Amino acid sequence: MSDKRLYHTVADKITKLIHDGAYPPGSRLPGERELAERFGVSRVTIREAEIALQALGQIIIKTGSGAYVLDASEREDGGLPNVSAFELTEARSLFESEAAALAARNISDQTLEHLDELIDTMTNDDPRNEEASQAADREFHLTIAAASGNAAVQYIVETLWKMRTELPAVREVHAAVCAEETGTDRGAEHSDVLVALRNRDSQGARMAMQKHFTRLLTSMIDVTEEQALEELRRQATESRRRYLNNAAQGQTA
Amino acid sequence: MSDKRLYHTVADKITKLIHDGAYPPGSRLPGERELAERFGVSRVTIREAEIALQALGQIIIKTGSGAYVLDASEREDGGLPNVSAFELTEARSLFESEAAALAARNISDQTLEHLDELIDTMTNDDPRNEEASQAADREFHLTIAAASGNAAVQYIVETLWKMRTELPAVREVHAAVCAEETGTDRGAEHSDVLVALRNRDSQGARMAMQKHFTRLLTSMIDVTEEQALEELRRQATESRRRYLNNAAQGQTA
DNA sequence: TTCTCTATATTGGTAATACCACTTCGTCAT
DNA sequence: ATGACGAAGTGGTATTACCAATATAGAGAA
Repeated sequence: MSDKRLYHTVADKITKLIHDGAYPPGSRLPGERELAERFGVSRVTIREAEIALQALGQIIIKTGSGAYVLDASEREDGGLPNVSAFELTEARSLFESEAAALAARNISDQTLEHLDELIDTMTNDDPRNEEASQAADREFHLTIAAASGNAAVQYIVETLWKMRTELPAVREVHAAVCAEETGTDRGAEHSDVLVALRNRDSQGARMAMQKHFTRLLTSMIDVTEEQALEELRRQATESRRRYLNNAAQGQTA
Repeated sequence: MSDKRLYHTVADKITKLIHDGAYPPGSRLPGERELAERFGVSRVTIREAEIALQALGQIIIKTGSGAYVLDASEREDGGLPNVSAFELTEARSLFESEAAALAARNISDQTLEHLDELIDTMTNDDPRNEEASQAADREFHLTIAAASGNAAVQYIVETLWKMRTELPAVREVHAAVCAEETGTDRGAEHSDVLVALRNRDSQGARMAMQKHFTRLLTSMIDVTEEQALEELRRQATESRRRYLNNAAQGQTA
């Protein structure tokens, strides 16, 4: 953290502010002079940070006017599209199943062993480090994609996982799902995939992977439904509190 | 050109110098002070330019050492991976077939009509504008992906097509294949896909799309083989010319 | 009142300078 | 030969000043 350049940390802070909603898309962020004072750095550093952000397509600097946050839609290439967690999971189900089917024909014993270890890491996870389990899950899927022996397939699977980790909406849903699920299911499903791969059973691998994603999809639907219910309940409570309160005050007035 | 910010024009100049080979990958470019004097700008401007280039992944700035040109391989940007035309076609076969299967369930009559028009454009192509045909081909595939109703699927298919048009190695092979193929085949294959979609035949759409790519793959193999043969012949001729010539000179000497 | 235009405040753009921390590399003592 | 050391060079940051583009309020015209 400390070996980074100052402008880099400033850029990160600004990015965080944007993501936290302090400066929504289209809004103008404070002038260079004000930001310089607020962050306790020189104006030059603020400029460097904003230039870096501009190069990354996050903001646009207008001379004499200010720096404005760009909407995700008006960001050029490289930007991931806005997809829902459901869409992503459906796409992964379609594509990663095919990747697994292809991998079943080409996978090496060494790779199979590696997958075995990854499943151990996933299932043996102390509840305290969900992080390691998550990383193992990721590597499991990417390893299978790589085992397909097709770089294009591998790249697509990587891109799909990138969506999962970088799109806020998707990440939210996954966090909710992970909180609910036991971890045993997930391990069993991954094991099924591994067994099929070990047997070089292309069709079996495809189906096992599909099953994995179908279960994930239904979990997501359940959780989302639960959340929607809770939101309704919350709103009802809020309404009750507010209107009954108003009514009570009306009586006393 | 001149209404841009100064650092931007400087960054362009540096980029041009790099592309011209003045500073090959791995080499160190002159210090900020020297560049400032050479371009007739302040050191701050040079820094801004280099920061922008760093954000774009073209160079890396090392404190106390200098700025170094990055090799294309070590750029971590969202750049496309190096895949062969075969890999790409295989991946498209797997993924776009699934996209078509999904689209068969959701596609609208209006979209079907649009696809029909696109096939007309493809088949009625005067040989003179291969370009329009190519564009129609692209839109055909992307429209089907969009008809899947899944933004993630659509994005992936777009990414795959991007590989086809932007990777030099892939483009080369495709150009060779296009020169060989009649155009009738291609039209018929696309029609088969359309028919299946019109019948809302998910399985049929998948198979038709697979067939399309399988044919493309075999064409590519044939062309590549032909090219390899030609290359062998050329080398043989070259060797003959050279060694026989040498032998002849040896005799006269 | 409403619109237009101008004066002015604000903001980003660039320059010049100074100093610091780090890297590099040659020197010198061991 | 090797290690420590230090000078020179390089990027990193701060400060100050001024310029140019923009925005905005207020004056003036309709």
